[in-house]
Formats: sequence, structure tokens, C-alpha cells
Amino acid sequence: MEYSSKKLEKKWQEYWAQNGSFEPNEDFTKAKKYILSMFPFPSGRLHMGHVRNYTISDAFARYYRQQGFNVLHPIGFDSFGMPAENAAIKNGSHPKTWTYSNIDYMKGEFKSLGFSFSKERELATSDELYTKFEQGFIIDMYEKGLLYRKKGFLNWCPSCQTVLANEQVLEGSCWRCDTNVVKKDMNQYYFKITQYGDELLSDLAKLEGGWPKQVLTMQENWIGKSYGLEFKFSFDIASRERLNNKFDGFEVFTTRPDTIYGVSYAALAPEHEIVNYMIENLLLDDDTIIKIQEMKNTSSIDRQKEKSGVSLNLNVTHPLTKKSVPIWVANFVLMDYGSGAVMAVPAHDDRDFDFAKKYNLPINAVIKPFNGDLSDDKAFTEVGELFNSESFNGLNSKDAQGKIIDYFEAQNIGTKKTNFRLKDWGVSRQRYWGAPIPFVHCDSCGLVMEKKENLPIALPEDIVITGEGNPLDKHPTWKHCKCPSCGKDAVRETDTMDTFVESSWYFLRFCASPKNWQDEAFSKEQIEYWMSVDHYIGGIEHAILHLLYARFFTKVFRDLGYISFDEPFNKLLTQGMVLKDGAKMSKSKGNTVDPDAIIEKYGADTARLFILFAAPPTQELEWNDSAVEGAYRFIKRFYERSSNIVKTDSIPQIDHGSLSKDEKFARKKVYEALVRANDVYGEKYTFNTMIAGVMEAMNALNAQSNSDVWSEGYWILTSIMEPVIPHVCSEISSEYFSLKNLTSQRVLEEVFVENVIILGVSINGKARTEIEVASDESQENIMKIAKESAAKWLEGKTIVKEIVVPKKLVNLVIKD
RNA sequence: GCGGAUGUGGUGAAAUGGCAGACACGCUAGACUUAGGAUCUAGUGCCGUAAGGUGUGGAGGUUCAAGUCCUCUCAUCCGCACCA
Repeated sequence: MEYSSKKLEKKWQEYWAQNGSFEPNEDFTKAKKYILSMFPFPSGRLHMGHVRNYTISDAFARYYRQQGFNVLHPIGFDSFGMPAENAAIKNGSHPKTWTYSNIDYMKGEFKSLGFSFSKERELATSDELYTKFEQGFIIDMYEKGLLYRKKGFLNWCPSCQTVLANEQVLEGSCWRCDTNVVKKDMNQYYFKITQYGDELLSDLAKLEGGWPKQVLTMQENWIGKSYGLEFKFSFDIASRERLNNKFDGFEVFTTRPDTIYGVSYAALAPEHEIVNYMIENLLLDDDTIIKIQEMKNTSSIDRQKEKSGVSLNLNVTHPLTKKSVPIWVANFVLMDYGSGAVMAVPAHDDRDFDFAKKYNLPINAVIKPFNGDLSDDKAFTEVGELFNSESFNGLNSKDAQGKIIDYFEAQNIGTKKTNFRLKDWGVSRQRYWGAPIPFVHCDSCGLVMEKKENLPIALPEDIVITGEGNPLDKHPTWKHCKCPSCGKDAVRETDTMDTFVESSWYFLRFCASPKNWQDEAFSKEQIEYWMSVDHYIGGIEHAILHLLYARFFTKVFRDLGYISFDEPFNKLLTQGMVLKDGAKMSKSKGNTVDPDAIIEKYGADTARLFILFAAPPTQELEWNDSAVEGAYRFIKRFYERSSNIVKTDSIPQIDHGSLSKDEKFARKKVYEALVRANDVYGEKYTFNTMIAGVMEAMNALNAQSNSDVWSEGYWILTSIMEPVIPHVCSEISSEYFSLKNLTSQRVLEEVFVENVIILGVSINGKARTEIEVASDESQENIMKIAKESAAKWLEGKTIVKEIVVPKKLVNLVIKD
């Protein structure tokens, strides 16, 4: 029996396709499992990261099917997005053609890897049917006030010619093409995710235990809730007059109200409205205006290099001391956090300190260490004792925070305030290959929603993509339409949606029964049955963006009445990266391994086995060609040694007592592997140790020759391994067991009972020797035997303590 | 700076506080072969001929017993970051 991965894998892939083996059924009384992997972008070919991702989810799905669960294990394609347009620019292909031919190819790859995805539920987010329901949800959200349009400074990627969400700007550069991002003032649509800031934060508690701690922390930091004091600085009379009485002051936010008496200046962001007013009305000299313009035009990265600023020659009054405080513009003040203005306390804040040093501003200390002295050359930012703070002198700075906020509130000059780092989600993109935003601009009615019965607003196919500007805007006819409200000539919105919108609800769409796909996005009954996702598997790179947006959409859909739960993903497993030669596989580094080539050479089972065996799923996986060979050899042996099995339709009944030592040992190893397997799928996810257990069992089986033990061993081992290497296990199982063993297996406790056990003997905690005793031997006798066998180390010593750890070891504590 | 994680053989990695290195890769030797990048057998943490010693980034501590628990510390990786 020669192992041929090609023949055998093709056979089973056809069998599964013909039998619809992986379709969930619609009996909602059955226990269910929803196993989901993050769906791929149809880039053209799967990479090893995908293979790892789907191998893990497939193992879960197959395991739970064996255990009798109704399993939903769907796949789709996150198919809108810029690479399709980039390919269009590069090779003149149409984004749609490019996308769907990639999808076809990748579906073939899924099949050749033996992934047990539901075929009927496959979808692509660029399907018009998907767009239709998504646009419907957008309209719902607009009606709820969760979507709005406003002008603002946006992150603009000059290379992609589009707006980016804050989340898509990494270190000042575009997340896709790495171009330096600039600020641009334009209209944009926003989701009001900040309205859910508190809930997105507090519900993280519900995910504890199910989600990796790291991801929870990342989301927590991203939401960035902080508490503090908000109050108003009022201009003095001279300043007010200089500003033509247009402004009487500005709000600031601080998390350190305890340092209020140390304020020595205040700073505005270069984009602050007061600064803009002064520039527009020429209230500043040319030199100052030039400096401010320079600050505005500097990218956020460069701004971090050195602090700079200019004085505005304005003054405000300190709210408590009534002293005059000068106003500066500073490049480190961010317009989009808080109010775009800060009080500055150089003595107790590193940034304020650097700035004060550079421009020779006063440094007024008001907090001192409990012991020791203040240093002159850096800010003291720790907890200490207040001084120079009038009635608050002597307080612990931590306690002073609340007391000072209370004082401001009592005097009616400030309020306690919660601030979020999270900002509203800008969702419009000036691109072609995305879901059109279903709005119309009408001269009479303004911004009007499209009627739901007109959905989907589909993309035109006859477009020219050059990379310059928005192809939809340039299309000769597409944007011209009638106003849905008054019927007059109007113009369609030509912006399309951020592709993260599609991935924010695809897991709900999968719950819908395909027979109703045309009529509804999903039904509440189906959603209630399948959700939440039991295991969600994907890359850590989505820890913030996708997972936060998906949580947001879930809460919005709940408030729209479509669903009735709070969180979409019960358990999240973030897989580690696939490395080669210590670095992440990437085309630019030239260290990629092509999954198709591995399948061609060794077969899908080998690829799957190696991936699950080489490292636990959450850790990085180092690709190793010779270890892949090793996986292949194991499968080959596993297949060839199956000739030791005697054909049977039920697990052989074995009289354990009558077996030889080797036979007993083999059975023990087999059942140990079974126990391990159940642990792995249940909670630990350490497939590597489960596979090691199976290998040990194989080694033990091979050391004996009882055909019943062989048969029983394979009955169990092929069942355990089917989720990992489904093709070869199905082949063996159908050949010898009529596929009857691919179900949950019972653990026989009798094989773990030993009549003789080996105990380690240690002296002073150091392993010295071993003894063999009857398993029911008395402690007394064990100790006697142990002392005899360790006699040579005990000579001339006194035993001060004797410890027997049942079934493990004996420890003797001695001294001279 | 803040937060999270990880440090164990030549390599990937195992170890409910109980004989560290399971399992695998690699390597060494042998067997079978015309041949071996196939297969099988044996060995393989380090030092040492051996007895033995030593060993989980480092330093302390708790314990009969520590890779595992506690304190400090070093290194690497990841995320966020002028967030007031």
C-alpha cells in the first residue's frame, strides 16, 4: 500500500463536495458551534498565514462535527478595496474581473487543502446582493443619527488619492502604501462610534477569558478613556479687544487638576479656531503666520521631533489665582483631542517642561516629593505633596485632583469631564471599488437618503481607472439621478465606503439561510441560533480595527432591533505569524513558501500536520523544510501501518488483563492521546501536544503485534487525527471501519490502571534512583524499598524528613 | 514614556510545584541496499573515560521539592504614543 497524497486527497475532496458534507443543517434544536476564520482579501493566492488560519478553524469545525454539533463553518471574500484598482491601473484589468477570477482561483486552493467550509454560504462582499443590504443598514444608521457628514481635517493619502481613517494611519503613513499622510480639509461621512465608546470599553469585561488579554488591552488603550477637569480660560480685556470681541476665551481639558496652581502658560493647536481667526484677519505679523503655517504643514511624525511654537501676545486670567497667563501656539497640541488647547504646567509635565525651557517660560513647582527634593532639570510627574497651592497646600496630589474638581464645580467655573481618545470613524473613500454610499445631493432637499426599494445602488462597469481622482465622479452619467424626495434632477454621492464596513457584519450574513438570501440580510431566528461566534480565528493585526468595528456594528444592530446580544465573538484565537529564516514571510524579502507548491509535493495533509505540529497556534511558526519532510514521513507511516488493522465495524473489545506489557502500554498511550485531544479542542488549543501524543501512541503500537490492539488504536487515532489530516484518516477509516469511527470516542479508564508503578527516589530533592513497587503498596513499604535502593547515598547520614508523593516519587531529606 | 508578551539543547518545542528536555527536526553510528535525500535499529543537554558534576536569561527568596510561586534585574519582540 503506497501512500499517494494526490490520488487520495482528490478522491475525498470529491466525496465531500458530492455529499455536501459540510453544510450546516437548519434544525435549530440541535446544539451548535459557529466556527469562523477571518475571511481573506482575494489577492490572488493564499499565503501560509491563510493556510495556518484556516487549518486551525477547520480542525475545530471537524472536531465539533464528530462530537455531534451542528457546525457552521463559512468562508467568504472581503473583496472590495484598493488592490483591485491598483491592479487595474497596472495591467488594465477591470477590478471586478480581477477580483472574481482571484476568488475562483482561491476557492480552488481551499478545496485542495480539504477545508470543510460550507459551499452554499460562500459570499463576496462586492456581490451586489451584499451591497444591497449593507446600503440598507447605512440608511438605518443615518436615520438613527449614527452616520453624519461634516467638513473636517482628514488624513489624506496622496498616493492612494483617498481619505484614511485614523486607525489606518500608522506612524504618520498610509497603512497600505506607506506614503506620508497629509491633512486635507474636506467633507466626509462619519459613523458615530464615539457614542458607543463607554459600552465598547465596559463590555470588554464580558470578553475576559475568551479573548487574549493583549487584544483587550489594545482595545482599552485605543478607546483611551480618561477623567479630568474641563474649564474655560477667559481673555483679559486687551486680548478680547484685539480679537474684535469675537472670542471671550477657550476651553481646556486636564487630567492633572492638582497641578492647576503651577500653570505658567496655555497653548493652542496650530489648527485652533482662534489661531485661524487671527491669521485670516491679519492680527499677527507675517513672521508669526509663516511659523504657524509651517507647523500645520508638518506631518505628525516630524512634529514629534522637536517642540516649537510662537507667542500670540494674548493673555488669559488664571481661574483661581487671577494672574495673567500668556497664550502660545504649540506644535505638540493636537487639534483632535480634547478641545485643541491645553493649560501648561512645565514643573509637572515633560512636554510643557521642554517647551518652557526652549522659550524661557516660567516653571512654577506646586508639588514636591514626599521625601527628597525637586530637581531643576526635569519635570516632577509623580505623586507628591501640594505646596504654593493656597488652601490645597499639604494635600496628597492624588487626593487633590478630586478636591480641586469639586471646587471648580462648586464655584461654577469648571466641570468633571470624561474624554476619549477614540474618534468618530470616517468611512467615505474617493475610490471606485467599494460600496457606494446611498445618498443623493439635491439642490432643493439637500442630502437625501436613497429609498430602500431602489437598492442596491450598484457600481457602473464602464469606468476608466487612472489612479487620479474618483472614477465614479468622472463617470459621464452614473451620478446623475432624480431626487428620491422631490423628483428633481440631483446628483449621487460618489464616495464609496471604507471596506471595513463590509467586514463589520459579514459574520451575521453567514447565519442567514441561503434560501432566503435574496429577500433578507438575515433573520432574527437564524441569528439567535448561530450567534455568538464560538471560535473566531485570525491574525493579531486586526486586534483594533476590524474587531472594534465589528463590535460597534453588533451594538448598533442590537439598538436597531435586528439582534439581541451585545458581543459578536465569544472566543477569539489570534494566531501567530508564519516566519521563514526568522522573519515574516513576505514577497519583498523573498522568503515566501507557496502553499500550492507544498500541496503539489507532499499533499494537503502534510501541510496541515506540519502547521499544527510545529508550534501552538498563538505562537509564531517557523517554517522548516525538513520538518515538513518529517510530517510527510509520519503520514506515510501512518498510512502504511494501517495494514495491521483487521477490518471491523465497531471498536474491538479487548480483555486488558490478558495482554502483554507492550500491548498494555500501547493501549495506554492510545487512550492518553484521546484524553489529550479532548483537552486541546475544549480549552488549550495546543494541537502540537495532541499530535505528539498520537506519535507516541503510534510508536507504542509499533512495538507490539496484537492485531486487536492495532485495530482499536487506529479506530481511535484516525478519529482524533481526522480534524488535522482528514484525507488520509478518511481513507483509512473507510477502508477498515466503514467510516463508523469518526465520532466522539469513549475513554476506557481500565487501561490507565497499573499494578506495578515506578517511583523516583530523590535525596534532598535531587533525583538519585528509581524503584518499582505494586501500585497499592503501603507507604511504609515504599519507604522501606526506597531506603534500600538508595542505601549508598544514605550511608553515615541521618534522615530528617521522609516524603512520599503518591504515584510520583519519594524524597528523603538527610544531613551528616 | 505607557501597555502586553517571550526568554528552556544545534533547531521547533514539552513539562496540574514532584525524575527538565516528551514529540519532532538535525546530527552520529550501524543494518538493508547497485544507490540513498528511501526504510529500519541505536545514540544524542553540557562537562567528564568513568564515578559524578552541572543545567530552564541573571540575582535573591518561599518550599522536603521551583522552568513553574514571590521580589528585583537584564534582553528581545509586539502594540500605542506629544492624548494634556
